[in-house]
Amino acid sequence: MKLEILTKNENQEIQNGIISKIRDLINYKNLEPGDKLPSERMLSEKFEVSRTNVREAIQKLEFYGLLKSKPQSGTFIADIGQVAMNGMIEDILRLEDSDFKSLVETRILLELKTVRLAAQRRTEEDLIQMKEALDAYSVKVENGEDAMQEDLLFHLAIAKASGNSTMNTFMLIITPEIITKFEEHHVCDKGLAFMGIQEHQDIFDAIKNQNPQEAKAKMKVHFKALYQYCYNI
Amino acid sequence: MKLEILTKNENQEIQNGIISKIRDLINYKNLEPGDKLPSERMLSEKFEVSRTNVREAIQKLEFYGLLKSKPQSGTFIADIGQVAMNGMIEDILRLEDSDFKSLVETRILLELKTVRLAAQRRTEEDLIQMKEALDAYSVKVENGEDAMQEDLLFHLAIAKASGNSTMNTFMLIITPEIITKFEEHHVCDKGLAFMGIQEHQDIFDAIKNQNPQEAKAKMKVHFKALYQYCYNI
DNA sequence: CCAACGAAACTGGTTAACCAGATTGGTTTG
DNA sequence: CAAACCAATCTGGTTAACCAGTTTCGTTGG
Repeated sequence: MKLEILTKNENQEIQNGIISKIRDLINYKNLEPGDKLPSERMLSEKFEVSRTNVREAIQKLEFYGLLKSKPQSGTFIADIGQVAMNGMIEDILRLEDSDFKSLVETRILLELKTVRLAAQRRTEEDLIQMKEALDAYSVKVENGEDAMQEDLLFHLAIAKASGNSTMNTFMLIITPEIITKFEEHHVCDKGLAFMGIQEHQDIFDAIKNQNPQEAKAKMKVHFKALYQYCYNI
Repeated sequence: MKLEILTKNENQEIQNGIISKIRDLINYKNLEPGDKLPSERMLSEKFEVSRTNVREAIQKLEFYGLLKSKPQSGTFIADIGQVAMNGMIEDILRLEDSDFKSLVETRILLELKTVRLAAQRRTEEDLIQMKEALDAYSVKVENGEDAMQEDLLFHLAIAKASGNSTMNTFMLIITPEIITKFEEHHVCDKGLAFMGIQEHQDIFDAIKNQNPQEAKAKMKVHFKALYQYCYNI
């Protein structure tokens, strides 16, 4: 068999190709929710790709909740209906990578909500963890060191305290991208860092006092510079 | 070698075990951003697990942006710093599955934003696609059929029109879960579906007229029943 | 004639062998 | 002595063979 080394991009393209072929198969064979997909071996033969590629494509669709693999049994179509299946696959195929503006916009949206929820729902344990992150940030800044990591860990602690597992997951997904993009764009600034200590403290106090409005207001202040930067790209 | 069939849950546990061992290794060996991780073979031997398990764990950390694999070269630690790395891995290990309330809460938050952005940024092409989804929904409802899929596809069309790729992705992630959970909880209701036609039309008109405030207000109306349901679980 | 049984085929998951590009360290050459 | 080179080695990626439940369907016994 001919062998080639593919770049990540090319690999993604053939994966998307498999996904669209799976969609066509579902439509053509009129497979309904709960039905079994042809076996991985059969698909790899029919599509003329390796079984590994088929497995990766299936795993991607499984991640989005469209398929469900059962060991020693088969891969099954989720109970979301044919129309939704087609629409979702279409969207997944057209999905593009997140740009910086989208990331920041989403982060601000999420955090203005998580901070309110945290003020309502935080436990004593949450407070302890936020305080730890807060102190770690202060120490770094006062030593004149870069504290972006500690900064974001404080924000992640808030997300955890929000008690909303979905938003917590989403914050985890975007945080590393935010960090790397920040470093690329040189968003961090020593002067802002010192202001950040007080701003973090204000947010923490509002959460501790279980005051959602105050917490959101203080977070808005904290995001002011970032907000303007985001909309001036 | 001894072989056992593991449930998905057990499999996830050993994967989390590998992830925490990788974290320990990074700390113990004092690996810094950009450094190369030991090879997959070495890790599988040291941790006494299969190389496949190691690869899966690495892929998971790669999904969260903490590692980066380069073909024929090695796996490298992302440029996010040791502190952030530790905190993130800790959070990922403790991450729990999304509950229904979190999902709905997040959906409402996202959609109240995407609908505003869509009103600001929608293109003519976006309008056409939203109109298609809208009509498909109306037809189904007027025929007395279940139209939850068409309902959600209309909302996904709005997310696409928002021009924010991150929020679009997040909507795609939660939608299938929402559908299945809705069916479990029997949230859908024929009476509400007829009201939904007008509500969808109102949202569409506001987006078409590029009126963000109106769009958000109409979306809030549309979510009213869902909102109450969510907070009464 | 039908239900109960069982072996063979089929399933997704797992393992081990293999591929070719990247890396490395010692040798050679200017 | 330094730079260029080359082969041995190491890397993540890929393939094929294997594992053990699950399913299927023909057979058998009542």
